[in-house]
Amino acid sequence: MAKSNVSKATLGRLPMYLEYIKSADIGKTISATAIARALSLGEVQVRKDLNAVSGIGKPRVGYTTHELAEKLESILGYDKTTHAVIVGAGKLGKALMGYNGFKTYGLEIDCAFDSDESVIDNSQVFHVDNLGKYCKEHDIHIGILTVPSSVAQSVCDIMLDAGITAIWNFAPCRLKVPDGVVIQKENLALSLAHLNLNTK
Amino acid sequence: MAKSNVSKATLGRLPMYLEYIKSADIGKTISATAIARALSLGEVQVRKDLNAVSGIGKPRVGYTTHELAEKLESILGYDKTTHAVIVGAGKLGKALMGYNGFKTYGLEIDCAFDSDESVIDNSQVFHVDNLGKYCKEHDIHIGILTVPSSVAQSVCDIMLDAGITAIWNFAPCRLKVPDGVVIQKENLALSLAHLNLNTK
DNA sequence: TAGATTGTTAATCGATTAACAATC
DNA sequence: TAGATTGTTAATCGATTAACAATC
Repeated sequence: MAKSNVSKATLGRLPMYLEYIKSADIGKTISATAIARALSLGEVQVRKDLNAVSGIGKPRVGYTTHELAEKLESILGYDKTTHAVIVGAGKLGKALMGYNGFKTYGLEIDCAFDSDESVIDNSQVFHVDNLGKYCKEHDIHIGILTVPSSVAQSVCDIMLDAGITAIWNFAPCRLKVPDGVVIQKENLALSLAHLNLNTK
Repeated sequence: MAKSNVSKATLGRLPMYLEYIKSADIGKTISATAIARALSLGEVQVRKDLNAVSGIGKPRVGYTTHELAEKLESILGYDKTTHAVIVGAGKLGKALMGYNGFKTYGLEIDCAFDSDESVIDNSQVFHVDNLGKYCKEHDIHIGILTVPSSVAQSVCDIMLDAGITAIWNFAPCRLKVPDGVVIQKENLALSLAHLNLNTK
């Protein structure tokens, strides 16, 4: 990864830049100054960020829009598709499956798995017993965990067995996993609480 | 708000501390050292954080667990209930309505509003025409926007008219709002992309 | 008292911002 | 050439970490 000389803070801003330069139909070139203005950021910061990841800026001109977009997509890994599966086909799991905003980020959710026969349709939702086989056949390492907290750990263990090494956990609980497995906890309630706090 | 002397970084860690001291049934007192160990954080950091918000630590003893919990809840505003409404009763909106993890954070989602007659049941989902009346009667200022991007801005405008001053926006688009209105964008795809990047 | 734990002051680190030289 | 924009070097700021004094 070219991550080496790119700071965490910078990496976090790249998606914003990419979104902006892809959104408005900007001209052939775009300057850091213009991006900064549009996103209400410091122009030096934008310039430094773009320089750290690309080094393709030209004085007096700026950046070739499509070239910069490609560069950002490549660094962020949006140019290659990563497949993921959902475990837990409840309301949230289904909502995520129906969401089609993932492909912009090079992500694709293949299907979901559950143990409840009533939600299994064998086209999009399969029995969790088939999880290991599916992940191995399709070389899948990312799993989205949308089951109740009460069963989260045991389902997590099943996912680990299936070869999942990165879990996006929506259950409000801490998961025990071996070293090398990445857990990213998604706490929607906390996000709303954060908004609430910001209004005070 | 006692926010004054509490840094942003500290504020962001408080929920973790609170969750931990409420989770395990810890004894009557708890030390910053123990919290740091449990959460894999620096012990000085935890001590400094707790000191910034409470000043109730006792050398050799630590913190009275329930006292610390109360303090954290009060600073984070979890001790008072804030009501919110959802606009857009699609899959995601319904999933959020059914999620019962909000109350831990002093949040309650009252009901949802939509313009699609087929999802209106007049008990949990009402017609969006009633949004303004409901928000005024119940003094609601937080709205959760779960509609498609194509109509997000126009629905946002309706919410502003209804007296909403803070919007949790799930639509992948930028909203134009007057000064004083807080927008918090929730980009689930970006979160998954972030996890994906972290595994590389 | 001795020891564990707190709170504070100083040092370090990382990120942002400011100043400026380089260049198309 | 002049001017806009880049990239770089130095200064500032905020947060983390280290060292240590205070205290139950």
